[in-house]
Amino acid sequence: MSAETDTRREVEDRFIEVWGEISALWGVNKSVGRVQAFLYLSAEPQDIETIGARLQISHGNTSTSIRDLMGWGVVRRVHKPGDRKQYFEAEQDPWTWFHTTIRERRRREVVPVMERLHAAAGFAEGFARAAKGLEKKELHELHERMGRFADFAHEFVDLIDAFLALGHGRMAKFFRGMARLMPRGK
Amino acid sequence: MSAETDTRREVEDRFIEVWGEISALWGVNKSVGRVQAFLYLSAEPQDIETIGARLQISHGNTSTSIRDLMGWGVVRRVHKPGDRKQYFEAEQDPWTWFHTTIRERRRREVVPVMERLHAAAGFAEGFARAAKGLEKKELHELHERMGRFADFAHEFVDLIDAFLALGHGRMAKFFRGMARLMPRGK
DNA sequence: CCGTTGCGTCAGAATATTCTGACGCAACTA
DNA sequence: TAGTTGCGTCAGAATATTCTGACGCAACGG
Repeated sequence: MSAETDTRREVEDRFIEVWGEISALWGVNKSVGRVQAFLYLSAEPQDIETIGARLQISHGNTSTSIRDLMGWGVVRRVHKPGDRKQYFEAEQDPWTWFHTTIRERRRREVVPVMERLHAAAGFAEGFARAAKGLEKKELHELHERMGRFADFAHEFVDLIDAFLALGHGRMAKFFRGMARLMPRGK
Repeated sequence: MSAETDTRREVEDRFIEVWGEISALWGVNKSVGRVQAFLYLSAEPQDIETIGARLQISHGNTSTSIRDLMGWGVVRRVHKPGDRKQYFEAEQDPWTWFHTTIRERRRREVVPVMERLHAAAGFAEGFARAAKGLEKKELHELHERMGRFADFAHEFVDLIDAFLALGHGRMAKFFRGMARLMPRGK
């Protein structure tokens, strides 16, 4: 193995490990993140055995991680004609990947949560109306706080939707301009 | 205990549990999220014993969760004159809380990760320059991919900075307008 | 000073998550 | 048809995270 191949491996490893750690930080399994990183760095689609051998993880773990990544829509299956093996490739544009991930998290996490918050707030409102005296005041305050949070959640979803609706090109340009005009948050 | 008090408890519980689950989803400990939610809903600052009793968690867990929340800057210690107990209150404005959290995650997670990515990309670049022939081509491609990702990471930080620099009021207004003009991401 | 209360810390227990490897089926080949 | 390869699945093992409760110190009161 040449010095250059060793170097390539070392550089890849750094990227893969960093990406694995970020993934864990954001609630995504570390192996899943490492598989995605490796596929991102690979010029060619890779098969499960190669991926597992490269990342030192079991065949089962590799297979499950790939399934997750396809569920998130950031990894695709590739068939090579005359080859029974399955090959996988990662989305190559980071912004596209990010966009897809946000859309999926919106669908899976944000929307269901908002529905539950609204249900609870509505529940509180109903009782606040019905209650009397001191307890009415308490329930009213509770309802007010929950309503404030529900408003925030609603605006938050609008923010996500705006991000999803704008192409990342325009979005990035807009933000880059903004960031230059404003003092940085330290 | 009156029917209204029971109701209040049930409404609070729903909110607290939802918030605990979101927290876990975003890499924040569930107990930490529940404590924050309870403090957010409480009109008055609360002491550790009360919090633990309400959420059915141990004194140690409560204390540690409070420490975390203060580290994130979203919970404050409150002294009551003539009382040796410590009371705690949560940030009451959700946007302020969100802003603070983003700033902190930027500092703790995003910036260190970017530094490591840049280091790895620079490393790759150096070797790409030095290598010859076929291996030079491979290292060059690797460097190109890593550079593409580093660019994305840089724009991502700009996006965060723009968010932090704009007051949430203007930001929300801008996005609300945007969301109305654009088709929704489903 | 001695007893009490408040609470931060942390070792070890409890729990949750992740990972491995064996199983089984499908697709192919001899 | 028997043998081989590829790979999805999932029970149980391995690992990581979270939680509890005991300890210790500080602040106070009698």
